[in-house]
Amino acid sequence: MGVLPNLLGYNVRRAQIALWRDFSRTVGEGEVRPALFSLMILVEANPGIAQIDIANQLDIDKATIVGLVQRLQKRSCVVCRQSTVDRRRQGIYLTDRGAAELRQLRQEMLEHEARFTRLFSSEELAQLFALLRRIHP
Amino acid sequence: MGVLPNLLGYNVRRAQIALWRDFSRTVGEGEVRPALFSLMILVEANPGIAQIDIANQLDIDKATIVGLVQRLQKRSCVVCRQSTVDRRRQGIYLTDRGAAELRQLRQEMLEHEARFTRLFSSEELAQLFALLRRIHP
DNA sequence: TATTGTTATACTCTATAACTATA
DNA sequence: TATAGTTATAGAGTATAACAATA
Repeated sequence: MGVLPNLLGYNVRRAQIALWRDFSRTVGEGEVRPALFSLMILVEANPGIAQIDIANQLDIDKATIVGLVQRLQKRSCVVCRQSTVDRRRQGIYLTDRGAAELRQLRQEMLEHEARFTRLFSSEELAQLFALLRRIHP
Repeated sequence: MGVLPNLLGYNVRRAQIALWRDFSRTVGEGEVRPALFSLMILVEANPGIAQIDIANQLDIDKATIVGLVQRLQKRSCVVCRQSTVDRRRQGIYLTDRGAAELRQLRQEMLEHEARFTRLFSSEELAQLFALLRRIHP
């Protein structure tokens, strides 16, 4: 088949597609994908976080965040409240419904994770994490 | 920042985005991305390969291949010739121009790869490959 | 009946550029 | 001037469903 299997980028991409597929088919009834899930996790852990902070933490452009937040607003999972100290900022908060949904999502996500992490010993997993983090410092 | 950095899926996704960005900015003047590149590599290594075989090797749906092949046809990088033994099949071949373009692309891709592989010792790299392959068997 | 290629359609995620309101 | 959010637009890559031609 050639050189492809010996390329780092190819192997990471294939792994990512495999994970994405399993996630899509098992988490959130196919309506929530990794990016949206990450955003919910972030909002839960940082109530009132602003879009710009999300963009920086996830290392993606702030314009990309807008659409994700709007999708969560439409699902009534988050609300935005303008900051009183800096009116440019809008704090994002999980709603009760969002929190409930996230509980379910987290459960499904953990089962999804487990289907892959159980392929590794804990030493191997720690090693894999360390190596991947060197790629996205 | 919470639980995200301890998730396998999150780390693979972040690594993939980092690799994708570097690839986009350094290979093929931003006009060729990993999927198209993979397809060219596959066609070069298997002259006359059919779309269905590409789909199987890359583990993506055959409908997805159509658009990629058409883009390469428009760039005059590949040609399709109907098989004489099974007229449903269309063998895909790299043109001279495609081969020349691929030589340039491969050089840029190797430099791109090197920017990441040099973050690891050869043992670490072998380990990383082995671990990633367990995720996409 | 099954397979190959195709079309149509839709979705996620990302990006850039330019704008508004605010600081 | 700089920052936060937004809008508009674009593009890659994936998927499903249905179809024609061929086997």
